[in-house]
Amino acid sequence: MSDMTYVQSLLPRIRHILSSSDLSTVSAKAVRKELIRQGEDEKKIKASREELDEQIGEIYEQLISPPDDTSSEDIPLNSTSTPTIPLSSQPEPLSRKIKKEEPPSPERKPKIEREPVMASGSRETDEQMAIRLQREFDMAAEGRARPSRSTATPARKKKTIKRKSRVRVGSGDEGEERGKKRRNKNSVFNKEMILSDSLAAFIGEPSLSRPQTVKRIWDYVKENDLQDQGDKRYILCDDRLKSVFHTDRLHMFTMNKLLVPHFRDSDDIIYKTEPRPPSPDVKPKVETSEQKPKIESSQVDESEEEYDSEDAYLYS
DNA sequence: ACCGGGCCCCATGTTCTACT
DNA sequence: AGTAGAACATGGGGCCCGGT
Repeated sequence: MSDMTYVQSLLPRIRHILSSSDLSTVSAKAVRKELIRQGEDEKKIKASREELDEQIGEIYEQLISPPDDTSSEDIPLNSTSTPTIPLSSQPEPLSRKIKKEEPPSPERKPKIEREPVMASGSRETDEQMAIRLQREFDMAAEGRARPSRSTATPARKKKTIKRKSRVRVGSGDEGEERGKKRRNKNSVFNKEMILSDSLAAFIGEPSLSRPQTVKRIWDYVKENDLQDQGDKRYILCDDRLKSVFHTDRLHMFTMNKLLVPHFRDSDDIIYKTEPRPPSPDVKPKVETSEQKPKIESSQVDESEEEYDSEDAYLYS
């Protein structure tokens, strides 16, 4: 009982911590740590961990699920001072950690990049913060009508699901919501990389993000009609492309691979090339699953040949 | 009981093909 | 007709399991 009292006394601070944290990434553990950091007795915290986690979870859920869902209408992203968070939503991690039995949502939630937990910089009042966050959570919750997080399988996603990244599934708020958050996703993928001389010359810019580079290349391919008519997944390299890829023909899947040596992290001094050795561990799943099976019997020989030479280049 | 390590998944961007 | 999955890069976060 005394624990209850102790935990209860921490509720305001827990709420405050959660409010000032990124709910998409915060965890019960993080909250506990923060409490300790703020001077709470570590032993007491640990002693009442279970209760504490439970309370954290409750507050957390309160924050992410606004009382009235009538506002699920549609909040114009560009209106008001809506935060830059993607509607990602499903601030799930916390609840997961807190209640192990309670399975995660069927989908893994994207990580949202926001200000770091415990941003001690500009301080809003609790109230302001609560309002602001409430708005965010509102939006976040909007797209995810998750029935119940208490059902479902605790098991993490199976491998078989593989990547479901793009999922356009335009049918349903989920798909839409996903699309939005995807766009907002600003991860290392969009990080601008310094291009090698040859690639920079080809693109016309010294640095570009990986996806953008690929896009530019495809633009060029289309403009110049460089796709193999027999199999449009292949790109026929003209002189300019050859100067970059050093091959006459390449599969679109391998384009990224071939681009790797051309990308350099701004922090790095050396190109990240390191042509990867044909590691024996590497499972040939790619080749078997994708390239070969779908090839028409009449093309088999030729295609295999092409791929062979391609791989030869890759691993040379 | 708690902590830490390791594994797995997902994010973007592209196009095409196979399947439903 | 529409959708999912195929490769590929990197980094971070979540979860599970084992060790202390």
